[in-house]
Amino acid sequence: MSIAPPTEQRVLDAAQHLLQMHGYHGLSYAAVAAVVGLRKASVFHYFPTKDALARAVVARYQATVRGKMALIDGATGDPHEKLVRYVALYRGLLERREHMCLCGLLAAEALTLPASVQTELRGYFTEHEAWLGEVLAAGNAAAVLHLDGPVAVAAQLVLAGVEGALLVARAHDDDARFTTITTQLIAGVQARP
Amino acid sequence: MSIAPPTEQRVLDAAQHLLQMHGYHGLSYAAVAAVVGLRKASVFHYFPTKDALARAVVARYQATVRGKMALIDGATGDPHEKLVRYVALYRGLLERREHMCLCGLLAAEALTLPASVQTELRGYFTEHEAWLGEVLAAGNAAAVLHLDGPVAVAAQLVLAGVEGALLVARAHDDDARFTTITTQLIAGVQARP
DNA sequence: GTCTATAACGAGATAGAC
DNA sequence: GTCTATCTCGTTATAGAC
Repeated sequence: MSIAPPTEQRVLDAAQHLLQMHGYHGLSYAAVAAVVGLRKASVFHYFPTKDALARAVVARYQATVRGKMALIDGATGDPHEKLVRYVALYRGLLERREHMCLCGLLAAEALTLPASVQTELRGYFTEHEAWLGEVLAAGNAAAVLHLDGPVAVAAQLVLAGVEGALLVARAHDDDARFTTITTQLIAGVQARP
Repeated sequence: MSIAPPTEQRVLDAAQHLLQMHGYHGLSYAAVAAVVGLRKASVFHYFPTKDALARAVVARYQATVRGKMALIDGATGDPHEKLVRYVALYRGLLERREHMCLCGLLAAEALTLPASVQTELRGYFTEHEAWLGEVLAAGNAAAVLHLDGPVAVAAQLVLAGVEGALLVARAHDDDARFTTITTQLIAGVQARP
């Protein structure tokens, strides 16, 4: 089932990994070319500007994560279980040594990112807050979860907690911290007996 | 304790602001020199390498915040009030248009930062987790706050929540989001009647 | 302390051969 | 599609005059 990905996909793979390690300002055509095994000019053939390259990486990343959230929706109807699996999605990043959510890293640089990348980025956060909002609302209605305030605010807090946990885990270079923090985060919205 | 020359402080001011906007990779001697009103070579006279410049900025930032936390400790003994004032510290960043915690931004880039800057950075997070841990423990003991798990974990969650809130607020370019999220975050550790 | 000048290198981007 | 070669600019950093 696994076929060798076309060159464009390998370029995106390399660019994504470099973005997750170095950020937008640390990404370079030379580094991408070296990883893929091409010359700089060949990378320009696929993505004529750095903006376009970064935008394509973010768009593909968002689509991939969107697909995984759809899988979660299909796999379980339990809101609490959905939250657990959502967090596991990000823990997968750590296990694959990617060490950070691409969009979390780019958010830190947001103010100096090309406008097109900023827009792409904002879409990611908006979409995730919406999905989390639906999950939390369903959990609250079914009394599986317990929210202290508005659904939208709780959703924003969960997203901020997950991205913040990735951030401090990276600062300490300690993956376990992410699991510790997010476990507590989910416990905070669980229904209390 | 020595008094640093005013020019050196102005260099640090410029470098800090640029770091908070662009991150480490986006900081340049040319930009610092332009802001301070010097030539590049003069900036090198104060900080001969970029590592040293960044390290000095982080060290001064940490010392400043440490001083503000000491003021909080002196101003009130109420743990809940301390948390509110701690969050207000970061909201001050937004109000001064600095838009992000210096160390939160650098944490995103942590894996590709010079080792000396990484060490400085780790100290910041460790110190803040310790301070938050003491506040939360005191609040729990006095029944002003309510923790669901270990104090250390709760402290890590609060720090991750605050830094994450700054991150998503920056992604949306919406300062109000920070206040919304952190208000909910503090409500989560408040004692329930 | 601040300056001019410059070295040495890497960045994004382009032209055109094959 | 991939290459070599090149352009222009910005980067960190150094040497030495004033």
